[in-house]
Amino acid sequence: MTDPVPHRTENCLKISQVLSRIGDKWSVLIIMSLRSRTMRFSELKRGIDGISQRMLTLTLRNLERDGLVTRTVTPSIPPRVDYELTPMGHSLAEPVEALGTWAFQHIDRIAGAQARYDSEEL
Amino acid sequence: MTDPVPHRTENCLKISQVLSRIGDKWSVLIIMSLRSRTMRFSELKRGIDGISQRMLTLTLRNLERDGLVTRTVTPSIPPRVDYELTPMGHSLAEPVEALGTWAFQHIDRIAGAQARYDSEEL
DNA sequence: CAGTATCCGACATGATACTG
DNA sequence: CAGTATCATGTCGGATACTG
Repeated sequence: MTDPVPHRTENCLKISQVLSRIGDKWSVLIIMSLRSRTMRFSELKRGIDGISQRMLTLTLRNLERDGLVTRTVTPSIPPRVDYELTPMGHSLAEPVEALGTWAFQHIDRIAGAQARYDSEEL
Repeated sequence: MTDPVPHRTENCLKISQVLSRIGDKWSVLIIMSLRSRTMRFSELKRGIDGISQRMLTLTLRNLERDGLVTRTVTPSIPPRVDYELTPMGHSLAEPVEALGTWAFQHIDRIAGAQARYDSEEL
């Protein structure tokens, strides 16, 4: 793998800021949902299990602020708002997906390790 | 990129659990620190800027519980405890690094987007 | 439909002090 | 050295009600 970025503290700090954003509970789910196509607010809400209206709004605003998502308002009645990944958002989706694939492949092993750990400690 | 894992809600939930762990403020820094070599508790503490003793302990415990890190105690005076990435920990480090590389490459663009967003809204 | 506003409790985290 | 214990605080996020 290419490793052009040494893990100096300075770099890691910046990186962890970005990871904090995408690492929060909902950002990744939203990004993954928008990967295939533009979606409306209500579609996202229905598609992402358990997200509250408040958190969907806040997370979308943050993603928009970061330039990862565009928000397009169509003034009609009822109003319509579409969210779409920017090119940068799409490029982020790739390494996120890689991480997701890893997570999926190792979930069982992790669960096993946790069970073992929990059983031998108390 | 291979995409063997469809982003079904079920999978995404599992994935987001893992992302929550590695997405927290310190786990990634620890994993990256341990990538090159085994380190003692105090070495990690010195190497990771701003981490408190408490959070280092807690995060290491979680990583150990997940099977990502091993903890080796050498009963001596003073005591010595070494932390090391497991093979699974090393395999996680790869996609994390990819994400880190992405973050590093896009940090400026993100900062710019934020500045623009903040200036036009108030 | 797509939000905003408010309240409130749970948890995460830092600071500090103490220990084998 | 490598923790543990306790306390204080601040943020996150859910529930609920209201609005253009």
